[in-house]
Amino acid sequence: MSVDKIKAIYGTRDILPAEADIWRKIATTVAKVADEYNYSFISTPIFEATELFSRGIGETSEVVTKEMYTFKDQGDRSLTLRPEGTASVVRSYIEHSMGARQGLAKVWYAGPMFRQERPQAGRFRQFYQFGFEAIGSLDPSIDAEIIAANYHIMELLGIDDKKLYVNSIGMPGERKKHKEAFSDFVAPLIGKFCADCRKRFETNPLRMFDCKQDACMALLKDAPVIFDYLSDDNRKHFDTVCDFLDHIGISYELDKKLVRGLDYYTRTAWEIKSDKLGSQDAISGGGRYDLLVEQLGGKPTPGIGFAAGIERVILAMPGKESGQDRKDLGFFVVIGNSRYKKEAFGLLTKIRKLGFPADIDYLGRSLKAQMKQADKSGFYYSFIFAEEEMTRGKVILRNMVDSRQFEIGLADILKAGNTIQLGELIGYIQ
RNA sequence: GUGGAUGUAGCUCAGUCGGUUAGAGCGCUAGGUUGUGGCCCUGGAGGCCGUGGGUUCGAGUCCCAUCAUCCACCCCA
Repeated sequence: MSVDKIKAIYGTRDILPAEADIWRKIATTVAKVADEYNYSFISTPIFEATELFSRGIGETSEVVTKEMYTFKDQGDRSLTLRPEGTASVVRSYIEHSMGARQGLAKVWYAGPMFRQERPQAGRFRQFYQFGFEAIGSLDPSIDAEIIAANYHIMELLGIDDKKLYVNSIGMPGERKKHKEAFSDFVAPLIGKFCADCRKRFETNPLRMFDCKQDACMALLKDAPVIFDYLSDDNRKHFDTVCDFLDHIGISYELDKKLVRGLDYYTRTAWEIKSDKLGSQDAISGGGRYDLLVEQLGGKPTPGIGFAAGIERVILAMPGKESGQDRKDLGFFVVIGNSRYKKEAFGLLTKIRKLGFPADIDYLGRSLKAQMKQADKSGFYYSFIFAEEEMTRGKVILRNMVDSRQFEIGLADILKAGNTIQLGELIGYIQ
């Protein structure tokens, strides 16, 4: 009887054991940098009231209008799988009065996000992000700190072709003035733009800067940019951020045409890009959101943060195929005759209790097959329960890298009380 | 939502002008060479040829539909 196979949903994927090393490396690197910069881990639910995102990200943004996974629960409430992390963190910040408790809240998170987009290279419907948020300070040096953390992580992950672009997109008042000037500039030329740009002109004119058509870019070459409409204070804020970045040796490029997709961003904005990704070249992006806390019902509080797409980071990382024959310190227990299974199992457990990785065959395979398995397990040693040696109460300890082996008393190993004693027993074969 | 490409073993792919038992390499597995892995040799398992329909004496191969995947656009990490 044949039954239809159930497959993973369009745009979702399994992260298989073969990828485990790289995911673990990213997780430990992010956690390490978070420690160094003193950001604490926070985890929020992956679904929230729909209103959190519509109000936070912006009713008109593309993400909210057509990409959210929204559903009703049994109480007829509208819920949404989170499309990004910042809104949830800010909600949590307000709900738990983090501002009153500690003044400045510095947190980081990691987990799956959901957007109903058409999948392609570096884009999925369920994808993973990690992000940092600092809520409560308008000091330009916190901008520099969080950009530095973002950059530092990419550096540790070996992304050598990364490029950091920074800009300031000002506050709503400045944006309004700029938008008028921009519209005055574009209006007489509008017929010459591509269809998409003409549509953007109606909905979100600034996004015209993101157009990939050379013709449109040429037309916009001398168009007014927000950067030139910044107030003195915001201009000074941005200059100070740049000054601090210079001082700590982080290289960046000012991109006055950089705009961000989510509506809550204000003032400082940045992206990190890699050439390895093809069309979806942004691996990380962030900015200030100085009005978001207030918009979500908290006291007026400035905030800043970034998020990075883990799948995209992986695409940008070097040497994904390598690292096959690395041996971990660990033991594979080989059984030469099934009558020793019980003793072998006891030794296995002992090794594990001493803190070493160890494994054994569970498929009843031949000695030769077990040796093969021991080889592929990546462990440094194998213990072999061989006939002749066992009659003398000895097992063979074999170094799987240089093939040297010697006998060792089973009772001696079982007596070892800690890793040091075990280490001494096996020490001279290393 | 729009456009283009591709679906054959666990993976990467052959498969002639439509022709009868569907192939390779890798991987998996049993064994040989040494009571003991890697190199080498021999055997074995594993395929609704994405799915449904059509043309034909005959379809993995041609046509249509459908589903899925990939790439690009929109948008974003």
